[in-house]
Amino acid sequence: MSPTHQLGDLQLAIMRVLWTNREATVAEVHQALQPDRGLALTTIATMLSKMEKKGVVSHRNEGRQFVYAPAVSEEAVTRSMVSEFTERLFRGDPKALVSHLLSAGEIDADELQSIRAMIERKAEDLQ
Amino acid sequence: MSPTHQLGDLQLAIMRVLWTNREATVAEVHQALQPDRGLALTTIATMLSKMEKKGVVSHRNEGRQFVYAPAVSEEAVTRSMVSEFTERLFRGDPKALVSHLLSAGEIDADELQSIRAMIERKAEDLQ
DNA sequence: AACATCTTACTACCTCGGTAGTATTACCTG
DNA sequence: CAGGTAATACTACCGAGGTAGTAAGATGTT
Repeated sequence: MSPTHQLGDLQLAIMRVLWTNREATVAEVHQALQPDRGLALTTIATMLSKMEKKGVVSHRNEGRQFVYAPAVSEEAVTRSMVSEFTERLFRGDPKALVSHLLSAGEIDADELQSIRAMIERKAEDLQ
Repeated sequence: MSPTHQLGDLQLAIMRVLWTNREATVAEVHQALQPDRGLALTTIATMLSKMEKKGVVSHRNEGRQFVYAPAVSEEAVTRSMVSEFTERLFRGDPKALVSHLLSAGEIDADELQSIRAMIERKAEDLQ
């Protein structure tokens, strides 16, 4: 059903600007990303155009400018990318992913407590 | 420190053969992957050669054949890829990843119980 | 009207993963 | 030794992400 949305690093950064602002011109996206990445304006424009061809953003015209908006939700992209990743690395078993996180020193004691609380809450929800 | 090992899909499949067999010739890797992917022998050979240039496998000569062996452990690759992915999608916060898994319907009740048990065990270990 | 400026369109290039054909070398068999 | 076979080496090509220069069009300013 839902097509798979695998986005690259720059594409994700652009989407985050659009998700935050609901919509933005090329110049606005460019400015938002300027501090982190010193990219040319045309780079952003090219990328947005490629992304539109892929169907992850759309644009409307406002005078001479394009105003871009997300065509897919952050939830959908995250879900799609996590599930693709879990498939790739853990044969689709999310338990294996969590297990890795626990045993790979990625998580400290505080984080563990916080995750534990999330789990307990979720377990009650399912009850 | 530890270089980042981002592997593609075919590269992972090849590594899994090497991790399982400890070492393998091109023909052996080819045969192991034949059922799933109908790839040419030269494709495997080319990929192995590219992977050697990247430093993730090494080879020794046995007569006219190359016997390839992993140069990085599965643990190292998994850790590297998970941490890169967590960085990309969750600003490096593994809690956010777990939280997504819990709320995205990726995990059913049984899996939740199993994860819960893992967490409890880990919490005791840290105690 | 002439010119500067802003915007998008087009084109180009690099890297990496993936895929494979063809060339070459070495080895084995008759 | 001739010829086939098995192995790697070399070359090529595709698509996608990323990066950006230059062309072309519209708009606004003097």
